[in-house]
Amino acid sequence: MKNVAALAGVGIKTVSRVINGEPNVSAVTTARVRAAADSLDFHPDLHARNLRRADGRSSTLGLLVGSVGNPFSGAMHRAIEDLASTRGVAVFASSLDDDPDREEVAVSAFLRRRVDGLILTTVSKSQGYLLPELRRGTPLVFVDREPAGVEADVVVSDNAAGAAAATRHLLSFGHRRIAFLGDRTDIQTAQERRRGFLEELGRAGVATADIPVITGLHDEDAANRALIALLESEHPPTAVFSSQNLITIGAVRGLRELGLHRTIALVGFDDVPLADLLEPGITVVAQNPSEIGRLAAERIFARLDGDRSAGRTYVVPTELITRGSGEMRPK
Amino acid sequence: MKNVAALAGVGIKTVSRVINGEPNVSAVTTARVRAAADSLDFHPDLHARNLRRADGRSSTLGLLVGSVGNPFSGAMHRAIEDLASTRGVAVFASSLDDDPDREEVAVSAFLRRRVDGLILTTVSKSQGYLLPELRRGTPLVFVDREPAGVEADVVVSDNAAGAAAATRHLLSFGHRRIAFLGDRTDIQTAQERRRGFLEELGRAGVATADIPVITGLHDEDAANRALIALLESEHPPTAVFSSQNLITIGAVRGLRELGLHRTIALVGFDDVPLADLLEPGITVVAQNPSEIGRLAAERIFARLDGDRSAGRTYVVPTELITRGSGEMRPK
DNA sequence: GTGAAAGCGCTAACAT
DNA sequence: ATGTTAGCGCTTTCAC
Repeated sequence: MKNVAALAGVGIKTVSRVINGEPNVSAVTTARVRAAADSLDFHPDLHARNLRRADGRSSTLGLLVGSVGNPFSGAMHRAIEDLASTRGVAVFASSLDDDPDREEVAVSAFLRRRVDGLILTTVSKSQGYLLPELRRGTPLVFVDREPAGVEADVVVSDNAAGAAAATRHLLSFGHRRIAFLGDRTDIQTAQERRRGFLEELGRAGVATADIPVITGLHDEDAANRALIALLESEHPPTAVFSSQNLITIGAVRGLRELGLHRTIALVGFDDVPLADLLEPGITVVAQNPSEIGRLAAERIFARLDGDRSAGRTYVVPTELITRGSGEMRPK
Repeated sequence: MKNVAALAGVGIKTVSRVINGEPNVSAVTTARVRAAADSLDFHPDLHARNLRRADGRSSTLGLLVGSVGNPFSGAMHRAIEDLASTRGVAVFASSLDDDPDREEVAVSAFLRRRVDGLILTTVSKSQGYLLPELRRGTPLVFVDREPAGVEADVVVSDNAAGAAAATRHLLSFGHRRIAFLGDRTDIQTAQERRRGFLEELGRAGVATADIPVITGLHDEDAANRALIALLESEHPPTAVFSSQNLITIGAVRGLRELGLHRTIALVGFDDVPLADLLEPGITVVAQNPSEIGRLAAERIFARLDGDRSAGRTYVVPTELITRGSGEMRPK
């Protein structure tokens, strides 16, 4: 900027005014400064600006997700970026792989970069470590998983209700022995889905005592093996509710391997790519990651714009999409 | 930092030393400073540090992709993050949607934030606008698409060779009338794939004059309609090479709609999720987005570490994965 | 309409 | 082993 000022033959403050579109600069000076800036290929340093500025905003957001490589995170990320970019805000993203240590490291990395807000899929047991930052006024939105011990905005899918809807769907086709394939129980959304499943069975008057509820499945392979073991057991289920993406895919593979994909009903939680092209198509309770991302970003910006209301939980509805696998009656 | 110094009863430089792990601070002082920093929940400001530091590194990378929501970009992004995080470097990502205007805006946004390097899937006609920045020493790596008019590192898939392999595969099953379904011809990778396809036909002595080569398809729907029109024409092809992800999916839908998915052979470029669970499974030439991302990040860091060698093009091999759809003979 | 000086949070270079 | 001063690139404040 000093160089631009020198080249244009004006004071440094005048360059600042032109770059920031402030008033009180004559048209000729503006043109001279513009020309000088262009010829030097000048890009103003946003960090230096941020250092001195009254509001201290870095025009930067931090996003913490399971993995930037997974489609759910990607869709959320995209929705956040779309809103952020209209405000000239850039988005940092970091993958946690369900590792609480990585969460703390990543949060700290973002705070050192003075992000204006943080959107996170938390994986820690407790989020108390974020309290000082919250008090400092950094907007914080939890997505996909609810925090413990922190009052903040939260955006989640309707996990229990979605799971209940899936269960009701299977019940309506006459199934009574429905297996539940679940993720690790320390994951909060996994608990909610299990709760929704069991409560719906309760409402329907199905004794849950001999219902196979398997948890702790965290990848395709584990789900695949668990389902196969179940189907080869004494009392195999007539239907399966797979409560997560990868579990659903593992379950589909399991059913294929045993040639039971047209016999055993399956409903999954969370949509799966190309699910409609399989035979049968996979019936799922779809989440809406774009809407979750959009809402989260909206909350961040509302807070930055001065909203001081108490933290709220926003529940994004899920949608049952029937494609065939969930509409088979018990043999 | 001033506050920490005051609380610990030491000079500000001593705090700086402790925070940065510099030597020549006594154990007791270190402990006092640490305690003060913790109690104030102090996070050093990386931007302020960057402003003064000799190397002027922001520990930040900019990534420009088609969309952070698509799986190819996601996998690349993840690989880049994995390497970057080992160096404490955070990654900004931005989606371009094949819009050159967005490219310039996004690049400028990242330069203003003084990223240490830029990894980009360029969509502009010419990348000359990046020359000043290159000369300034900012490492630049082009991924997935080769630039024009800029000498820099480039990491791409083996587009022509992959397309040739797919074509050879179909030829080996006796197909002679193979349709080509291609993306917009202004996209460089699309051109390469078409070239590989046609050259392989040439090598096999197949007259390309009456081979249906359709380009300008950019989404599922367009591909779907184009293929259906082709199959209902006078001389339908016996096999199809779909040269991109979405085109492949559109083509599969088209074949299904006409009930020809077990009759017309299909090989796609770029892998498709769950392709192995379809019936028949979709044979593809798979790219390796993780490896592309890893290599790109590696090049950036090599440059930052002082590598001054001339820009090179790195070609990441593709892999033919046979799953059924490509192994059908002509009726 | 314009510019000079001070200061944002930190580190480099030099004291002590 | 520790502290002081200047200055990174910008904005704020205030003077012209």
